[in-house]
Amino acid sequence: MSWRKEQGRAERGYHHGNLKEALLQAALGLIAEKGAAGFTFADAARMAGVSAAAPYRHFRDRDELLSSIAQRGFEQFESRLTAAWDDGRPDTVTAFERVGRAYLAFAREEPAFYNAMFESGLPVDANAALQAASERAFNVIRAAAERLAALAPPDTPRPPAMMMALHIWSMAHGVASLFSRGDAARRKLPMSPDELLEAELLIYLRGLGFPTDRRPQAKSAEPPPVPPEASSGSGVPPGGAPAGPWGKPK
Amino acid sequence: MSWRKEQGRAERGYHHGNLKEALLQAALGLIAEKGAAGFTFADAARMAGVSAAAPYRHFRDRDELLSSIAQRGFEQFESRLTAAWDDGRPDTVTAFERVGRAYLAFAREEPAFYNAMFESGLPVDANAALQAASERAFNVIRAAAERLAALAPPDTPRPPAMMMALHIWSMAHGVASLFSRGDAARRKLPMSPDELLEAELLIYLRGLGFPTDRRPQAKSAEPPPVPPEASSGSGVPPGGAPAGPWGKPK
DNA sequence: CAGCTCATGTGAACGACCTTTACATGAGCC
DNA sequence: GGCTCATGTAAAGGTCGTTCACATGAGCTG
Repeated sequence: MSWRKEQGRAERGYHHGNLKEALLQAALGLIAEKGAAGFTFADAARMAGVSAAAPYRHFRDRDELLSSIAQRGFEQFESRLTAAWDDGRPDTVTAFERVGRAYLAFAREEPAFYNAMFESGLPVDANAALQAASERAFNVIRAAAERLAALAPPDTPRPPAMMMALHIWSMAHGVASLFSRGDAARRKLPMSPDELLEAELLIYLRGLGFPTDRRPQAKSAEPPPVPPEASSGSGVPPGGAPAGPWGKPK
Repeated sequence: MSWRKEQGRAERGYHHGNLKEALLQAALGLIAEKGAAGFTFADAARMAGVSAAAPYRHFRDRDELLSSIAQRGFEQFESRLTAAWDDGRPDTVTAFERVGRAYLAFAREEPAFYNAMFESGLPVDANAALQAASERAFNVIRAAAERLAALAPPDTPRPPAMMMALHIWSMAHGVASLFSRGDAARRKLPMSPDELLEAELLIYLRGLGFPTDRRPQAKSAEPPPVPPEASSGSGVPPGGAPAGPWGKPK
């Protein structure tokens, strides 16, 4: 944190110097504790050591602060998804699952952001910048789905990538929202949310005809046209009866 | 609505006669309009024509009203899912998809209930009765999954029914929450939420080895052990390359 | 029917919050 | 030094949630 001046403790003149950022941080902490609903503008001001009216110099109202946080959240979300995707290395399916886990990890590790982004009830189109950030994040999933779709068994009608992306998103959000966060995490499960999502994804991908036995290839750069992954043929998991993505303890 | 006495309009003595129910109805309407977050205890009282303190005679606090609504919601939810499942008629897969659509329909047609149940942020275990109602509703999905699991291709390891149920739940909730309700419905999609979920479910089921071409049987009562559905063999969609559950315009 | 009792509703009050308005301060610039 | 404007403050109005003392009247008891 680089404050403009030394900002040790109580010594701080009439002007704060970094209120906007301080408010965002304070709000983030509060939301993480008590949820977007419980977070209060006045509390954030108090935590930043200013009067209750001060925040209005930086945000039109409470909602604007919230949507700023949501926007920032989508940006971080995008970058984490992008990192997880790693341009499809080492192979598309593996990378795809990594994206799924990254989704859950984000929901778990950044509850405040996730809350602001998806559970605060603020309209998706509240803010153009917010909507754009949200779309950029989704586009990571979408681009990954695009690559995956291109690998679909060739003698099969290609699944629309957009649809796949929406499916993946809904699975990840469903698991995160129902089982992986805050109060919802208290639902007792026979398996962890990560395992649950991983199995769900694998079954789904198998339903599309993708081989999901992992590591079908070693290190090839996977050229766009008809990469090795898709070469297993009939759109059917190899080996007749597939071994389920469940059961066999990892 | 059956009031105890004629309750035409302004004529109403010191005692309301049906406040508890009136408050629940008012809250339901308010939540449908403005979300659980926006709903206010005072508003409900006003709408029922009583003072702001009156509700406290019937609900410990605002949260208790909310959880009453959520509980009632789970009960209606359960009954709608049960009706949709219709004990697996005419065939398990068809009935299963009908449950999925019923899930979405409930989310769409009863936004207030759905909001209170899943998006109000009230802890799942706030109330024992609430938790029980929630579990009863989930058990409908679970029981259906149980039946479905029993139909899994015999030469395949059976998927755990519990896991399937959780998967289905997460898909349905994910789609409902992201695309099918309130503000979220404003996200533009290439297809309707219902179609999206239906395709997702079909792909998932196919991933488990279920034949998803529909109407594999006509009217048989489908005896528990190894019903006709499961007889198609190898856990692979018949016909080599499967026709996708997308595309072909319905 | 008189009278009692207790569930149910009222009004006033408290503290917290959101938000606006008029005013104060001081940082940066001429 | 003096101006100006962004940034902060204090005060005030409106709404909420919640509590408390008090009012009302429905239904029982005799």
